[in-house]
Amino acid sequence: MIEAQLADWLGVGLRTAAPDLGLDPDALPAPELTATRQKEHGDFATNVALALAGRAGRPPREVAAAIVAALPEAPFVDRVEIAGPGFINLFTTEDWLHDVVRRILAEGPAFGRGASSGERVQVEFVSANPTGPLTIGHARNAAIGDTLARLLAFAGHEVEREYYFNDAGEQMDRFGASVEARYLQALGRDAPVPEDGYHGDYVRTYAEEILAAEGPGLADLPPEERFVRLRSEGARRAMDGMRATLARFGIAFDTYLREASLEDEGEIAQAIERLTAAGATYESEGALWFRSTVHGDDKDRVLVRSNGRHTYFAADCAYVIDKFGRGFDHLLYVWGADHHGDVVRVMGAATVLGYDVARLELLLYQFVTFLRGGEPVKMSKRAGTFVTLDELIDEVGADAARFHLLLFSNDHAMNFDIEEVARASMDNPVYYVQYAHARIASILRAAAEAGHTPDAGADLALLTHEAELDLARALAGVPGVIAKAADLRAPHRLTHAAQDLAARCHRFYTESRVLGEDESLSRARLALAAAAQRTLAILLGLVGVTAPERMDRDDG
RNA sequence: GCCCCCGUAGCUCAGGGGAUAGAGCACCGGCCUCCGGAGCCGGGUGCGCAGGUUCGAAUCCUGCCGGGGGCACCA
Repeated sequence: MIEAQLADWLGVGLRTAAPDLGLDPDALPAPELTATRQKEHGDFATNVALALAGRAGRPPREVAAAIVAALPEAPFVDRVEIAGPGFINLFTTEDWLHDVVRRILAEGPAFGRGASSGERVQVEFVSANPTGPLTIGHARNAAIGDTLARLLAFAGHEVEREYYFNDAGEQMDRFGASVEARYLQALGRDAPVPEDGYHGDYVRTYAEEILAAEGPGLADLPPEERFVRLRSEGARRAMDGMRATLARFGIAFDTYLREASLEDEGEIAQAIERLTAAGATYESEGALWFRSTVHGDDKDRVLVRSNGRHTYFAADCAYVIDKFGRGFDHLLYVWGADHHGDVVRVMGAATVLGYDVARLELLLYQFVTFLRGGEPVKMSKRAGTFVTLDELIDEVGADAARFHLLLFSNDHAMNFDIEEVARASMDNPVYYVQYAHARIASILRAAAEAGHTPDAGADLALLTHEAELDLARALAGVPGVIAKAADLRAPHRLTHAAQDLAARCHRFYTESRVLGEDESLSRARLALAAAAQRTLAILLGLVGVTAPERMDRDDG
């Protein structure tokens, strides 16, 4: 990228000037380059002189002057100015923008993609228990997790998406008992759903499906066997349903890990042993505790309850071992803010277990309040009053839902008004972005009919209109934006960048007619238009939103 | 009480140490002989308060105020 080239170039000047400035040439920072906000400040600026003035014991502008005087000739740089308190401003020629357009046409979907890092990264997300359909309560997790996975893969990592589900705890028992009751009811027997069970209609549906598939025979199994069997048949159906919903949401997991398998493999017992061997546990009140207070927790946490069952936390510990045991270099968990209290103890356990906690990343996001016409949507999964993710997709569409969910920083609690997002109108940013893509697609179709295809050999120097240069500059900035979004785990930067780019596309469309009488100019603009369209498609792809060739136009 | 997140324009939010803090919505006014008007252009005295660090703070630190969430031998 141009910034890196210019930074290297400035580095040369800096090293050359260093001795005169009394600076050690081997202990210099790499100059940081930023795109400027104001035109008078050139295209890029660096603050190295300001940063080094203190060390050099000279006024920043003097330091800047020394660096500038030592700069070699450079391509792309038209003029260098020292400005303000000591910024070095670079005015570039447009050749590099032409290079960017050509590169996009050549690289297509790979534009901005990072070189392979060889790092194996696991992103674990959603991980809802299989006690029923996914609800809108899982939507933000799904959108963030999947887009982070896409971002990390784009950045060059080898990414695996994992879904962890707890199929062994007490919630599952309540669910199992509910399925069992509904199954027996379907056979005409009197079997009430437990008070603390799951009362949603979907449990009845699972029971009916089980009855249809397995027949009535399960009812007469020994009680314990019957319960276990119906619990697992129910869980399987819930899991299948979740998988189908996730597919509609554009998400496919590579692996599904059952908590029960950790237990079966003895990994939970092993984890407890390892923690105990490290002296990090003790017994009290009939339970086994982990000394999480050592790691900053406000109290110690139970691993094995006095009834002999392990806690979810114990399974978490085993899960950490399991994940690292599979050779991942980096583990990313996507957790709702309600889990923030768990972070300290899981990190603490990982430390005790001897893992590098820098490779263990527990990413939190704040909650979503779902509204309908301004009124909060109240939900209870156990009572069966909730909005499923499927219903959300039916009502607003997967594209609008994902885009909206990724509009805000992870750290920001957000609202999601279902009615508002469902409106396919001008105040819905996802359509604004998709429309920009479709509009360019329309130009490309018209051009193709006339026998023209986007061509990197066009004379791009003919792109002189401000709307064209502005668009090209935005395209050039996209790889940096994507890299930053990946680094900061900030998927919302993608939706913002997409909106920004779309705005420039629309302006370009309005102010700079692509198909015209001047053939050379048309070719140049067509190349730019195609480059913009492909870049938009990359951003939309990372967000998991489709990039349409056309849009229905009757409901705006 | 302890922990986490947030407080920026009328509203919803960007902005991860730099120069004159941005976008969408809403509101007002303009733009269609032409590639899709779900569009474009113009209209803006806002960083909760108080200290601190820094050449420079919306950004980092401390305290306070206000809002949201979490503090199980549930998951």
